[in-house]
Amino acid sequence: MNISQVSTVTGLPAKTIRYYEDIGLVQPQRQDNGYRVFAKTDLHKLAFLARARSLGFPIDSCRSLLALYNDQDRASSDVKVIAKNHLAEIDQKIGELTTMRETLSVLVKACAGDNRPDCPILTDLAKP
Amino acid sequence: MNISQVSTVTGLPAKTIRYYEDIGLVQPQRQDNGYRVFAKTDLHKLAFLARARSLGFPIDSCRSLLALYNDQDRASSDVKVIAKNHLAEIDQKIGELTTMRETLSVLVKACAGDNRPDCPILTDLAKP
DNA sequence: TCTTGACCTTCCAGTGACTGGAACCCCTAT
DNA sequence: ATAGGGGTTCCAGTCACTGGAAGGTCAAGA
Repeated sequence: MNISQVSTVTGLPAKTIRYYEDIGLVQPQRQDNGYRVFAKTDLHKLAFLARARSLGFPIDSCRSLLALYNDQDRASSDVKVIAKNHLAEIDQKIGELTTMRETLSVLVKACAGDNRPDCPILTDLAKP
Repeated sequence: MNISQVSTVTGLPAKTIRYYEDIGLVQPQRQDNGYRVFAKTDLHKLAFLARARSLGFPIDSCRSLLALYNDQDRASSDVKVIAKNHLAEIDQKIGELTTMRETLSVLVKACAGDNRPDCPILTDLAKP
């Protein structure tokens, strides 16, 4: 399978697939003309990566997860640790964003949004 | 005031302050020896930037907000537009993260986390 | 006077995960 | 022969810093 077909199947842009090869996540074979050929295992890996990335796992965690997936002797605890850490980071980010959101929505509500210069948003940002 | 003092006062790392000068957000004077000297207005700007950044505004928005702050003839609607757009992006991010969080927490709960290889997290990631 | 150490300066490279673009090769159909 | 739609590599840019190297400046102490 050529890269554009793989792109269609996995939903990953061709550029991203090449990048994943660059950083060693997949190792597709090559035809005589230099074109990449993707086997079923490559497709599986890429689909796995696409799903893991869509859950927000950083590339390095994806790499570890892929290794664990391919390791029949893995312990599920190793997987769980990675997922729990990621979950904690997501929670942290949600927390930060929620705090921002609260402050910001108060300010936006308080702002008249007309053509006068008075603005509680700016007042807040400039407050000492 | 020297950069390290400004850093202490504003909470911004000296590196960041230099970077802000680089990209034209502040223009501190220089002493004969080349050291930066920060006036009160610079301090205000930096404090403003620190606050705006802590609310997650991207640098470009901070630049616009700063310009509006210094413009006596501004319309508060211009400020509000920026803030509303940013709020929308925050909401979007929170939404994405919340979706991830839900999926992930279900998977984490379902994983035994022992030394057996069976793992619903991997099963999910690998599902076709 | 010399040295030490804490400042300050600039400049370059790296971060994460791609993305855009240029320049060029390959294959098929007209 | 050529046009188009694939493919390839490589370089640069994104965002907002951050780390580190190499070197200048200044005040205090021996």
